[in-house]
Amino acid sequence: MAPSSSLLRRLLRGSTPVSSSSAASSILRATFCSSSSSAPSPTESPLYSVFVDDAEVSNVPPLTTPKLFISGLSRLTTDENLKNAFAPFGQLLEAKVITDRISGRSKGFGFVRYATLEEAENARQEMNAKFLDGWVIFVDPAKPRQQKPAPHPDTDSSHTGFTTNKTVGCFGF
DNA sequence: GTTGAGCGTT
Repeated sequence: MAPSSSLLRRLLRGSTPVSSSSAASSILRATFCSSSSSAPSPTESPLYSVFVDDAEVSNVPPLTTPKLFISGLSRLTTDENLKNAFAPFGQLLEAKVITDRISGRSKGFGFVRYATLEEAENARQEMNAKFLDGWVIFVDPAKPRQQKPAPHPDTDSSHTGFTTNKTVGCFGF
């Protein structure tokens, strides 16, 4: 539900937004102090090296969508600012800050869509927890606005409904 | 006339 960015967001909340960008960025960078001191010797069994550390889900492995959800935007930030901030990271197919049509002002978050996942990953790792317009922005994979129609077009309730239970009672014996 | 949770208009 809530990505790890939420924790940082809460911690960053209540602090003076823009005072010293240099000092704040240092603190943010210190958070990512990960030192993998595991040196797998060739003589050792690689079996144990496989399960190194499943520390957090907030890893940086692969993105699943070129669409990024930018949160933590300043209310002064607009589409152009967001585009300018994510432009040099790849070809932006879409960069828009969501604004309420009622109030007509930014909701504080936006979306950026890159051409490829690589650009999205790059921009994400490069722009995650960075300063934009005096506020720390968080970039995370955006959820599909329009859910996929039917990858599983099961018009059930019409078939016999025989659920073939593949649960073989063979657990090693 | 700003201080903060969250996923957008076509």
